[in-house]
Amino acid sequence: MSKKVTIYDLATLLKVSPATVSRSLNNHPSISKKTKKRIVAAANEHGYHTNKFAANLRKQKSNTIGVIVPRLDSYFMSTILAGIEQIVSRAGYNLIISQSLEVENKEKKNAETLLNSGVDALLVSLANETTDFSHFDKYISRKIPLLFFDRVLDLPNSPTIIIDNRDAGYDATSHLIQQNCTNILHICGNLKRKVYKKRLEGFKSALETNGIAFNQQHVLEVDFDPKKIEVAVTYIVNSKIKFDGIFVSNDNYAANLIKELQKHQINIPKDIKIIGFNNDPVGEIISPNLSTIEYPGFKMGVLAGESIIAYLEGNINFQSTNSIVLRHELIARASTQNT
Amino acid sequence: MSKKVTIYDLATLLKVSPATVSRSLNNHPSISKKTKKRIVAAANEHGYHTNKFAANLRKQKSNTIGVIVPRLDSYFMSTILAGIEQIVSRAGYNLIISQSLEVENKEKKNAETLLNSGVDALLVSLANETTDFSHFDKYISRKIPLLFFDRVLDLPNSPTIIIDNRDAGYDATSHLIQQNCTNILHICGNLKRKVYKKRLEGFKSALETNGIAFNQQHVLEVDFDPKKIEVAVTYIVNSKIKFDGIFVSNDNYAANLIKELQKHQINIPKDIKIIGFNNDPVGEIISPNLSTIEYPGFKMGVLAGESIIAYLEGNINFQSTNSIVLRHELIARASTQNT
DNA sequence: ATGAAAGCGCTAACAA
DNA sequence: TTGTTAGCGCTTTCAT
Repeated sequence: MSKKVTIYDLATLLKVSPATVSRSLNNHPSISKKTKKRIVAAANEHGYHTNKFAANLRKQKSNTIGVIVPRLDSYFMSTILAGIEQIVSRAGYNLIISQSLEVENKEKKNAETLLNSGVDALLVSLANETTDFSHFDKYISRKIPLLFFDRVLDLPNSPTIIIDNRDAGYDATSHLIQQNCTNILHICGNLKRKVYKKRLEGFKSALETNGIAFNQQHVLEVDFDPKKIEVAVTYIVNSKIKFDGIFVSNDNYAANLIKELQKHQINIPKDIKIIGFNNDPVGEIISPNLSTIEYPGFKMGVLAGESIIAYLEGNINFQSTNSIVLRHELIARASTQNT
Repeated sequence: MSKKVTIYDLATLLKVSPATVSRSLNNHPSISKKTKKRIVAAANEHGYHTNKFAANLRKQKSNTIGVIVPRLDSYFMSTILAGIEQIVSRAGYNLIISQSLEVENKEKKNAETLLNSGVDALLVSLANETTDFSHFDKYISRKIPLLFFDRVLDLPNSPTIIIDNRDAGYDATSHLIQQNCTNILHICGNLKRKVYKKRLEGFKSALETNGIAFNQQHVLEVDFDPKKIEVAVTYIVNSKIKFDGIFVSNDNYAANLIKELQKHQINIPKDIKIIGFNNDPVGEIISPNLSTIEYPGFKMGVLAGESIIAYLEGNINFQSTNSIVLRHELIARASTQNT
């Protein structure tokens, strides 16, 4: 890249020193308005662009923030990313985005690549698979700030942005119970991840509060791939328990489940009431409309962006703000309505 | 960043020259296996990481590819991005992703930022708003390859990856006509973009082929924001024409439209048949299932990634491959079924 | 308010 | 096969 025009060219041209050019371009206080104006004008005129490599090499920082997410192609994730992107780009940072595809090794490789790319900070939502976290060690030892969102890891000095998943799981389950469900199934994601584990805890706790017995048959762990919806359908249809309520930890999967159950002549919500999670737009498309827990993805992204920028600009430190918990909200729609 | 450990440290340590270290680390052929192994081992042991700024500054290339998309949070876009990311990361490139939010100025700013970041190539899907394209001039003059996908711009030496939108529009419309629709409305996106313009052409052409008169009342231009679905509903309900078929250039909008029309006691497909565009998963969630045109987003992303990598690695040149047209496909579902 | 000069860490031409 | 050396373009300390 870079078809020339350096500060030296400008310097020669205007008969000043490269230092003056550099200072002018960076709005250094100790430069006269006049020369500054002259130089900036010339820079524009000649299509000067600062060479970030040189600047970064010199300054030892990149103005770039790395992001690792499990996958790009989910509504929830892309909403978060949209939030992050909006904030950091406004602050003059670039985003390097990579996806782990839920695979631990890919996550490790991405972390390494981003480290080499000299990111100033790393934002992560963990892959389901990941059980070893040593790929973050180098970030810590080099004091590159880490921030986790949604699928988080508790690390000293690495803030997390989450919702209270236990509470949300409790709310979702309680709602089903209030709607007179007594045989409730919880379909959850990979329990290696705290999001799902916490929601399961909330699920159990709500059952307990209401004096409903729990056993392993009330939980089904899946990977939320809609293509494998049959796993859930088979489980439900063949179970000895006649489920009358299902709490699915993912709206999209829940919507697909409703579709499939309907094909099996099961009426939603009459036979089985279903509540999802995330408030994906699909919930308002499906018939019946899906009850869910609102999970503010965009806001989470904005917050993640704001936190990391604030840190990088030295406005906050991460010792104090260690965890931001966003408010969730139950949204009751037709899929859990009493008939 | 970068808590030290440079090739000089390694060089001193192993009593070789920095050049030897560099060559070893880059797998240069003219280095003995033995020293190479020694050096690589030491590098690992001491947690060496190449400083990309220095390398890039020296090599004048960044191993980074920039992407500008209208928005991150649509199923179609995130699918494309997932495809691009998969390919380029496999080839050792980073992706810098930014969104224009459909705003021309934001697109210009992004293009500039990415240029400054020294991207080796730029992949773009245009904002609806954009009418002036001068922000790409510098890329052209600096010979940084540009590639457009989906919402494309015809520029010499900048390949485009698209589907045959005219043909697809023709197919969608013909399908409605075959299903006995005669008063057909086309809801299209911003006609500044060729995607929508071509589909409209296809629409008109299909009408003409079938001897159906066309006038401006048969077209409604919207921005496909589901929150503004009322615009379309009002238009349809109040129109003097009693529409019996609608071709919507966006599945998500179509799904929302179906929902709203149903609230107005309009039966889909009995009263009005509807076909969408893109084959978004929402089409299989909505009742009735939405007929659509399959638009292979992931494949488009993969192809975009492959093309740009092939170019950067010198395996192809862009004079010859100027446009890749992907195959689209009509998917007939319940929303256009005869009753 | 401005200039001179050193050097960030790496690669590659040239030499040995 | 390995070493020497000269920058890549920028920022910044120290001088002026």
